Amino acid sequence: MKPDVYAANCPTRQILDRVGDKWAVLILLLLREEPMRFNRLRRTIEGISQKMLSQVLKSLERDGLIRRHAIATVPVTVEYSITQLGLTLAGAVDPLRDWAEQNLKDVLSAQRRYDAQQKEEAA
Amino acid sequence: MKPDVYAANCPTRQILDRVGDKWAVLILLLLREEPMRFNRLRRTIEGISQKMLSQVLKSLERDGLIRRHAIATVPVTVEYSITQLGLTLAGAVDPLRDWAEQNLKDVLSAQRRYDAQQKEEAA
DNA sequence: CGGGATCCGCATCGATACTG
DNA sequence: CAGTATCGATGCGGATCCCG
Repeated sequence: MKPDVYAANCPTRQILDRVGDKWAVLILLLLREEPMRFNRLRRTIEGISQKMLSQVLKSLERDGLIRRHAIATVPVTVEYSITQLGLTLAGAVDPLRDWAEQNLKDVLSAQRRYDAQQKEEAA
Repeated sequence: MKPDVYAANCPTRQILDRVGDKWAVLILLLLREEPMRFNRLRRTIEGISQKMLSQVLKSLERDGLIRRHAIATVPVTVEYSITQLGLTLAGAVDPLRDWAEQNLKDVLSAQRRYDAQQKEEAA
């Protein structure tokens, strides 16, 4: 492993921050399925505020991961779609999603074991 | 893709939160290299407070991703190591790290383009 | 429809001091 | 050495209102 992976400003850290963003990856995976408009995204993703949505969309666009396409209708229509770069990032996230689905049960049972252990020691 | 990937409590979301944790993955990758003791980790990871370190270590242990081994010396010696489960998670993170190293340049240049565009439109 | 601007509470995190 | 406890700043994110 590259030594600077543990430094504060290594590439991995920056990307991990992106991926770690509560909504960014979710949006990326959604847009990989199909292009979508603002309010459709808003409705599809439970619990996101429009402030967060517009903020995350903007930063994803800034990173070149998604593209914003405004059509001058009245009222205005805006469609978001994933870029080639975004597509490759989404692909790199897939193993993580697979891992999650396969191993969540193990994680949860580990948590239960840990909590029971702690409780026992407290007594 | 599974439909519930966009719900608030899907497995992926939970794991993504873990991975998104600023320090958790870093620690995981470090412990994959070799087992380490508390202060060694603290020194190796720049900028982490001991509060955060102990907190993240505890939650990683709770999830069954790392193991804590205390040796009754004076003063006490504690060694942390990665588990089998943690090893597989670290493996799932690798594609992401590779992506980061390969594509960070593209992301940065996209950001510069975006910022220049914004500045121009403001004028 | 697709956002921007503002206000504000709450959780997160760092710094410091202390302990077995 | 390996943490825990407490305090205090700050900034993220939700709620609300408004606009082109």
